[in-house]
Amino acid sequence: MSPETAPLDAEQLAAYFALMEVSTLLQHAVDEHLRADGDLSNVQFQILMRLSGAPEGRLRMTDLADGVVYSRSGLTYQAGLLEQRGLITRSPAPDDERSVIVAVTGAGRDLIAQVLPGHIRVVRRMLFNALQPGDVELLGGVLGQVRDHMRTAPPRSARPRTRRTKP
Amino acid sequence: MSPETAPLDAEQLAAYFALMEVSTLLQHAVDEHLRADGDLSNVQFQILMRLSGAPEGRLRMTDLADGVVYSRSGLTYQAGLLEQRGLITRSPAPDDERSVIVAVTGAGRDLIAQVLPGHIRVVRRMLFNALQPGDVELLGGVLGQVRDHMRTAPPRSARPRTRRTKP
DNA sequence: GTCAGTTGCTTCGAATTCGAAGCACACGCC
DNA sequence: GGCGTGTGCTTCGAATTCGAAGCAACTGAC
Repeated sequence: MSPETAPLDAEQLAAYFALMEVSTLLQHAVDEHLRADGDLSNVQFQILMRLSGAPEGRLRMTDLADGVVYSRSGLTYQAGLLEQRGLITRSPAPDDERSVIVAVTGAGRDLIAQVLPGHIRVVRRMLFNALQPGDVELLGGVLGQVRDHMRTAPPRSARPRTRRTKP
Repeated sequence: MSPETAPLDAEQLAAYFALMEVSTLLQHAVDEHLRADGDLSNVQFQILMRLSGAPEGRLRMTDLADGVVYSRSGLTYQAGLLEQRGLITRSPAPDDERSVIVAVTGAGRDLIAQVLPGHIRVVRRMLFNALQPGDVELLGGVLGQVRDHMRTAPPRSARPRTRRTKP
């Protein structure tokens, strides 16, 4: 049996399962609150947050999609919903006619400000209340490394397509 | 500002975001491989894994749904698919006429055995290759605590319903 | 220039997901 | 027993999700 496919030991399995379980439970709790508090889905919230944190509050569609780890077509759909509600705007990029620049509006920022306290409350209750002091830095450090490692792989937008050479 | 809604500090935010980002990226990578390797979705894989690990390879629908953190109706749908493919069986519980007992079949166990090596390879590459020795126990320990904390909250199946008192 | 291949986004169709509503059984309390 | 409430699962309808295919603009090689 190659070391690549050797079964994970008990510690590894436990860590892997705990990670997936925790994230799923947290996501559901957060989802529910966002829905009740500001009629936002988790993805919509993440989109607004990413935009809020970006310089000028604007990003290209593809970069946004890679950022929130979402399919491009899915992002088009969500962006459409958010635009209808006046929380973001879409406009063509000046330098590349194909690109679309997404930007948060004032209403978008207001909505974030409105739902953020409740969001934080949920995260605190679910996640941080279970952590000992010091665990936070630890968890953040380790997971940060993992994220950086994962992000070195090419993002979803860089998947090859167009195999039209065989008609 | 109450301490409940005080903004999360930088360490906390970093840890929270890293957690969600890592789990999403990992889930997508795993999903893709399971689909290619055994035509299974992530949920279907988890269902089969839970059943494989359960005594006698059987569980009640509700317990299974709570275990994999999934809606009941969603589980009914997925169970239907898995049953069609002969990977599980559904049968009424002997002691409670309402309950349905789900059980893995031999084919189900075979399929798990077939996709597990590839699954492990992905998890190892994405997650464990980025961890220093010792980080695994650490991560598992902390996340295990968090999971136990989250699991003390009532599961999805225990949500109140039936508000028929106001016709 | 121009032509083939690439990249950015949207449209499209199919599959999945969820909560609410529905159905049937179980369990109490009288 | 009989009735009201609770529980276990499925059905139903609506919303979301994804990849493939499509369209338009860009890029590089020649």
